[in-house]
Amino acid sequence: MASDSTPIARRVPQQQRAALRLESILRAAGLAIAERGYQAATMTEIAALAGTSIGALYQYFPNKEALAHTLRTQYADEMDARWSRLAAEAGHAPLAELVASLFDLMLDFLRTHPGAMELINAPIDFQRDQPLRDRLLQRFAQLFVRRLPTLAPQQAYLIASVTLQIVRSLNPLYRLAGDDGARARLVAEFQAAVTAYLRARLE
Amino acid sequence: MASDSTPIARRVPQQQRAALRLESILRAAGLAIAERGYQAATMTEIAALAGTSIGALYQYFPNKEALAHTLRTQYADEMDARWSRLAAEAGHAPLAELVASLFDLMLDFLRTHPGAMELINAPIDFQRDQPLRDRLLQRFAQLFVRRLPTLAPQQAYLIASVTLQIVRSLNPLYRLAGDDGARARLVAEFQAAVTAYLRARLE
DNA sequence: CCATAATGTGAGATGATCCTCATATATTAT
DNA sequence: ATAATATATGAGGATCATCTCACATTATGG
Repeated sequence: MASDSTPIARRVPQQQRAALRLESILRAAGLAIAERGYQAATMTEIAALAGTSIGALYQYFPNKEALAHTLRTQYADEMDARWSRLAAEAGHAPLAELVASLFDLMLDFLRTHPGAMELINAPIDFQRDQPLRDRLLQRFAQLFVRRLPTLAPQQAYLIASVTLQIVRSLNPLYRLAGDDGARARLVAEFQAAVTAYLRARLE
Repeated sequence: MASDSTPIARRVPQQQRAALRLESILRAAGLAIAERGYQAATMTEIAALAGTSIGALYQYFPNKEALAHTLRTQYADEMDARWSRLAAEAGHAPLAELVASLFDLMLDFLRTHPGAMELINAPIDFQRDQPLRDRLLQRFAQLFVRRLPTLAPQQAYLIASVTLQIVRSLNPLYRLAGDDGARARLVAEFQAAVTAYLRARLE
């Protein structure tokens, strides 16, 4: 289920080189945003990273915000696909295992999509992207209901919000942690926290 | 224990009107940053909010970053004072009660210091402010050790990091929540999560 | 009351960023 | 080969933000 893309793109690629350019622009934007944040990342910088000219960016996006929005949508779609897979595979696994896969998924996603965290927090387009957030939350909520059928849908949604928020909040600390050992301990501790919470709610 | 203020201030107020101006500048900066974020808040805007001229800002701060740093330090000092009080009063209360006071403290602090959350996340001065963060974490860690003396200091510090991060992560959701009822439910759910985690670790 | 110090002002210098557009190049169709 | 279409370029216009500085105003001490 991909998000319907409102016509924010200026020119739709017809040739392969254009498609490639578009891809590299989005990839470069992800890198730039990861490195310096949405606001500080400049269009000139993104163009340079993509190995192209500023003009090219504006062939495909009317402005910086539209570029960010497209990237966000793309990330959300891929995140949703991954989560969907995880729900199918580990949905009925023991709680601790489910929580571990969840953290694995997030950490791997952020490794391969460096700008995702910054983008989520970027002060743009908030209303418009609400459905993207909701989609993920609903998936979580459904999973919880499947595990504990007596759970009211609203309650499940609330638990999903809190769970996801805690999982996300690992990230800033993860980045600060010095060596890999410290990171591993941090992740384990967050997993313990989420597991304790969900045990209290679902068991 | 106030943080030693490195000489970032340009002019040190000698007269009362200057002290008042300085205060109103800091207050205005807090408001502007709360409203639009650190990067988007402009010096001109802050001056207008403070009812003064741009020049005045630069009498007291060499640049925008120094202004933000001073504000940050001020917030950290006050947060530390409040937490210190809480540790003395509720340090040995039942866990659920301690957690509740902790959330109360944070929510009240952010109500009275609207820019605090944005400032913490602002991409400035990271190294320099590390001691401020550590001070709070150490207080937490000490409290945990007092409750469970067998706890290793490093472990206590880790638990403190995770606890504080979860408490902080309530905030973005809290702001989004529509009515007061939703907010109350959200807070209760976060409290339940932290309580479950700490119960697993401290009891 | 006057001299000196402290404080306040805001037009504008400087520089950065977003975005446009006329022009150039590459690809495809005839 | 040539025309028509798609794509790429980057200098420069428009705007906006930070920060300076020469000058104006207010307070204080003798």
